[in-house]
Order: sequence, then C-alpha cells, then structure tokens
Amino acid sequence: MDTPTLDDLRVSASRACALLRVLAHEDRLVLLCRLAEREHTVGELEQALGIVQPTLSQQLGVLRREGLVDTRRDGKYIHYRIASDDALAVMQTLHARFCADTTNHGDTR
Amino acid sequence: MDTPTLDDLRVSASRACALLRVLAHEDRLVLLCRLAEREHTVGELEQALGIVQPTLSQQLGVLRREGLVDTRRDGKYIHYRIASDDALAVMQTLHARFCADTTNHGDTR
DNA sequence: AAAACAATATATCTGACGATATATTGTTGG
DNA sequence: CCAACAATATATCGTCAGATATATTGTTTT
Repeated sequence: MDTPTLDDLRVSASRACALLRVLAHEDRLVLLCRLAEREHTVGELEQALGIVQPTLSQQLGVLRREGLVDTRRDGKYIHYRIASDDALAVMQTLHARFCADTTNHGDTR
Repeated sequence: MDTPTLDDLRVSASRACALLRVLAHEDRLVLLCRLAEREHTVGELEQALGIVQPTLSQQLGVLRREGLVDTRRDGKYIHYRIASDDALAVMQTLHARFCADTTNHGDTR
C-alpha cells in the first residue's frame, strides 16, 4: 500500500475525473440529490426543481449516457433512478459535508 | 431529516459544485493525490508528475485560490499541502472507489 | 550588499469543449 | 388522429485548458 506508479495514478485519476465532470454541474447535482431519495419521473423533477423540460432532458441524457442513472418506462411516464454506486458514494460524502444538519454549524473547514 | 427546500438544496449544491469543479481536472486530481500523502515542493511535484512548471503553477494557483491547499515557504522552496477537509473527504471516497487494491477486482458498479 | 542564478508565479493568446436556448421530432394515451 | 410528454438536433456563446514568454522572489557567493 505505497505510492502507486504514475501510470496507475493517471488511469485512476482519469476514471475518477470522468465521474467528477458529470457531477460538477449544479442542475445535475440537484437532480441526483432528488434521485438519491427515490426514483422520479421527468415531470416530477421538472416541477420540483424548476428546470425547464428541454434543459432537464439534456442533463438527464448526460447522466444516462455516463451510466449514472437508469430509466424505466411506465406508460406515458419515464422513471429515473440512480444506477452508479460510485456516484452514490460521492453524493453521500457531499451530503454529509454540505447538507449537514443546519442545527450544527461546526465549521470544520 | 426530510426533503430540504429547493433553496437550501440549491445553496448546498452550489457550494458542493464549486468544489467538484476544482476537482474535475485530471492534473489537479493527481496533484491532490500526492499531497494527500504528505506535503511537497513545486519541484518535487513537477518531477514526480511530469507536468511542465508553468502549467503546474497555474493548477496549484487554482487550488490555492479555492482554498484546497496551503503553502509554506522554506527558503527557496515552497511546500504545498492540503488545507480543505471537504476536498480530503471527497478524495478519500474517490480513492476507495477508483484506487482500490488491485488484488481485489470486485466490480461493485 | 550586489550580481548571478534558481524556483515559482503571472500574463497573454489560441483552440476546444460545454452550456443554454430554441426549434423539431418522436411516442404514448385518449 | 390529436394533445401532452419526452427526447433530440442545431446554433450560439462563454469558459477553460495549454503554450510561451516574462516577471518576481529568494539564495548564494564574493
């Protein structure tokens, strides 16, 4: 468990970076927050988050292509849910750090 | 501990997103990996990572301005170290997910 | 303490990528 | 076949990364 080779590090960093690039977008992050609770239809997300539908669809498309979410069609509606454990793990870390309990204002920075 | 208001969510997402944008860059990620072990001088980082000095200095500048690293001058050399617990927490999550022990190839995706 | 040298930082420019908005097309249910 | 919902295509625009040149800061030697 010592320092990895530069190549190994680069390979891991490249993969991690690909995930981070998808997460580093406020709309997508908020979408994933909601989806982390439970699955949602596009219409629900649109209403809950106030994102206009085409924008929403594009960002959902990014999440789909990158494998962070999966879809399920139920008649007219399409339900989205989180599909990536990696993404979920990062989301949980972020939640603990940035959405922590507002009663506890310990500034651990 | 139920669903936050949209405003709260947006505020948290905005802050988290700011961190993610800084992390979502392969060179910066690799830099932070090395700095997570111990502090390093610019010259050490340059040699260890094969990044040309001006590029390195620019990325270190980003990390500094965003408060992810801190510096200490020792004569001719400037030592960099990680300064943000938030960044460190995300780095640890990423390490566990993407740099896991190569002997254990469990694909938990 | 001044000159020469080494380490680090900054400025400027160019090219490429990513985001947004608008328009259009596809699909489902009645 | 019409209305509502969702996805996609396209054009425009801004932002960011990388390269080169240059500036700044500190150290060492005399």
